[in-house]
Amino acid sequence: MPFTVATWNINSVRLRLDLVQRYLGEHAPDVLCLQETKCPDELFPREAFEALGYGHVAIHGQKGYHGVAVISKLPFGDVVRQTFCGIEHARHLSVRLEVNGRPLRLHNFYVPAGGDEPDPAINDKFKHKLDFIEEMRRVTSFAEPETSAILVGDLNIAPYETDVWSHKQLLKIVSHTPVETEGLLVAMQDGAWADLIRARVPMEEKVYTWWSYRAKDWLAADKGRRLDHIWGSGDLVPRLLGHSILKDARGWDRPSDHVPLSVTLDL
DNA sequence: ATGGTCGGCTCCCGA
Repeated sequence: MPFTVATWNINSVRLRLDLVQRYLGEHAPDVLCLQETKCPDELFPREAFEALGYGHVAIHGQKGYHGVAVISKLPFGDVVRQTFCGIEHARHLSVRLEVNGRPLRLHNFYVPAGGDEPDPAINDKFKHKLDFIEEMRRVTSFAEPETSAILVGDLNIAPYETDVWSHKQLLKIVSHTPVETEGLLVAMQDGAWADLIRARVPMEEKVYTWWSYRAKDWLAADKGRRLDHIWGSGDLVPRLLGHSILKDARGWDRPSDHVPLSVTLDL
């Protein structure tokens, strides 16, 4: 049975509720993970998703900043909201669900962006980002026995050369510096995660999920980066049926600067 | 050429 999990940095779930509704209506993933909801839990538009058949919603929000949510057609349990680096930011949420009898742990992450200056000695936000991905190494795909695992989210790092529009021009730009890309790949290796999008897209092919608001013509310039990711435990790789990166959504009215992406698995 | 544009209990900060 095909199971589709999607992830989208929505940059305010209340402002862009119509876009989320459109995405769910047109693409109907089984589970959608949101980041940057920027919404206190008591104001989260839960009912709007329930009305669309997404009766199971978990949120980890805070006022004004960050915030993650899991919106699901399928029931889930064992909701965990982890904090990282001892900092009380709403950047993680995980749930346990069962798809056709197969237990599945799903992690939803919003990794700190890291500011502009890629030097942890002078930029606390960059230090926080490096510490955060260091701590992510302990989030593994094999943590629970007999349980498959998926990790999605805005990881704010484009690890490979073909994950950015210009590798050379971005080497000193936060999101593509070697200390970040190497750190993220170590976290992926330590957790025995497989990059499910790169399992579908040849490494030679450029893939982006984010285009800056600042470009005057984002589509013509096409200076994107692959900041959003879907990782899975190794057992899921042979079960991959398809993937989608909805670049069109960047051109929707009042868009997020990130687009939704998903994988479909045969579970 | 070091800009530019978003969103949020907004006149700055984080992205």
